[in-house]
Amino acid sequence: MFKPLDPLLHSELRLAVMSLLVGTEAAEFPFIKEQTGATAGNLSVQLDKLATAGYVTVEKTFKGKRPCTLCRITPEGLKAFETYVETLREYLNVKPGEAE
Amino acid sequence: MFKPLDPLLHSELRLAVMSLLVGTEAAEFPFIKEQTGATAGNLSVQLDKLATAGYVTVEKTFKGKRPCTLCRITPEGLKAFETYVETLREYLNVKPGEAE
DNA sequence: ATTATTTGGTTTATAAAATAAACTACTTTA
DNA sequence: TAAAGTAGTTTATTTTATAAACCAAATAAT
Repeated sequence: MFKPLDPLLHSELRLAVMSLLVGTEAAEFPFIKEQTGATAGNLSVQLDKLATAGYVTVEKTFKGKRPCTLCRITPEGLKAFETYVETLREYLNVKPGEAE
Repeated sequence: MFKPLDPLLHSELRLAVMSLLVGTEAAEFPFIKEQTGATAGNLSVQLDKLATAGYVTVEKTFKGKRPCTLCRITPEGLKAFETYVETLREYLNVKPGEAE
């Protein structure tokens, strides 16, 4: 009845990050930090988890002389996000006769 | 941009429990256990958290000679669930022009 | 020019949460 | 009456999230 929810996505910060990336193609670390309100440390850790899972890519480039960390969602990440959303809908919609 | 998600509801098992209770008025412990696939220990702990938060009531009765634990969602629990769902939709729907 | 200060993070330590394993109490069945 | 099942709780372990401390380079101030 209740399919498991991808634990990698069922996390407030990681979900917010993915949500941002779904909408923006590529985003810089400080932008994500600002939009999510996360601390840099936490964001760094969670981005790492998403990257390890192959859900995002983290590209280290430079913007002039300053380092610039660019994050992008991958096709697998997008797929996982969509699956998560679909699974979640089943949790939120258990009542019979309440199809969307 | 990203409102905080009620941490009490942002948990796979607690969300499944609430989801069940939204639909069924009252449910017995073993029924919830079976439907969610949770272990009794985990379910006991999570039900306790929901009860402490006032999201559910846990009534200990008897069914013949056997103990029977009845769980119900409270009005506050229902409210919290609805708020959670609404907040979550904002996470899943960040892309502009993708209103429901 | 050398000393803050800011930017852009990572690493490590701590706190909280989820989960499972072990246990209790009582009942029914063999 | 002994074994097995039901209905859970308590406790211990693992995982996760979060924050605090740290590092390196660039810029701004004196």
